[in-house]
Amino acid sequence: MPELPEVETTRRGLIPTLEGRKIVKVIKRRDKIRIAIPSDFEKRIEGMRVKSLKRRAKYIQIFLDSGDVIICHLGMSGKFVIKVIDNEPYEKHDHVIFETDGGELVIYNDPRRFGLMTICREDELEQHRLFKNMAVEPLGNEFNGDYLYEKIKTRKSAIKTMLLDQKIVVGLGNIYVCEALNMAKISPIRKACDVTLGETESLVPIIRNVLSRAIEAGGSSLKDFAGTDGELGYFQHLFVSYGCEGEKCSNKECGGTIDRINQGGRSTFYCPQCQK
DNA sequence: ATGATGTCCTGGGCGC
DNA sequence: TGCGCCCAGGACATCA
Repeated sequence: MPELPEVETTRRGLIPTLEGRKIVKVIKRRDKIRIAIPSDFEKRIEGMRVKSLKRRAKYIQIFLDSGDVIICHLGMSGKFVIKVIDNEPYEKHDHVIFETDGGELVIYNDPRRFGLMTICREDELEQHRLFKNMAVEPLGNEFNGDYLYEKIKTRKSAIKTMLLDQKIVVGLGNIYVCEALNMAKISPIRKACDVTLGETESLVPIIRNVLSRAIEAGGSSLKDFAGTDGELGYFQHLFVSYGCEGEKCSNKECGGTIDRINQGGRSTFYCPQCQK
């Protein structure tokens, strides 16, 4: 569920606690989440200072002054919880804990364990297997109507499936793809090669817009979060199609009803009336 | 290369 | 009340 906006919100929420801080202790409560956490993970982090936090696709990258980068992915149920140090027992799915010299704990909690936590050298980051084949950022300048059209014009898969492909564009997941296609009035089951240049040119700004507005909403949720015992990773956000089966399509003068179908084992929500 | 399908994992919701 | 079943889905593996 955490897609680009949730990951970006999480990154921003972690900055006040981590940036400029020294990580004094790392506790690994299991050896693997989705993949193994390196055996030297704790040793490489303890005593190091956090230079900055960046995001690439749905990954958070924590840059250390040692030249290492911690790489985190929230999977679908991962979140960070910030707590002051106390003697409370850890929660059931607290997998990795970072203690800072500011007296705070940054806890990675992930019930379904689809997330990922690893570390690599900063100068090897771009060539890391997780990042080297990754497509452009949806909010970056390279992502435009021409680019998307060129990427999909020969592809026979459904446009929805293509937008979920991180080699086409990164950061999108099931929710925001449904939202963007509904607003663009493009059917999720259309073959990607049948989508016209004109349509990709209108779709791209819609994708940017839906992501930007979600990041903004996440920013608002961070204000409420500050100083509380809250969790980073999710925030309340209203969707116009996702999860809205049976409800009226929100496109002006449409009058259709949101339907739910299955594509590749995933739910798709769309309006058969206006999404053609 | 592409596309279709299976896999990982747990909690929550449902039917009986 | 409790049991079994199915679903949620990001990214990757594996197959044709």
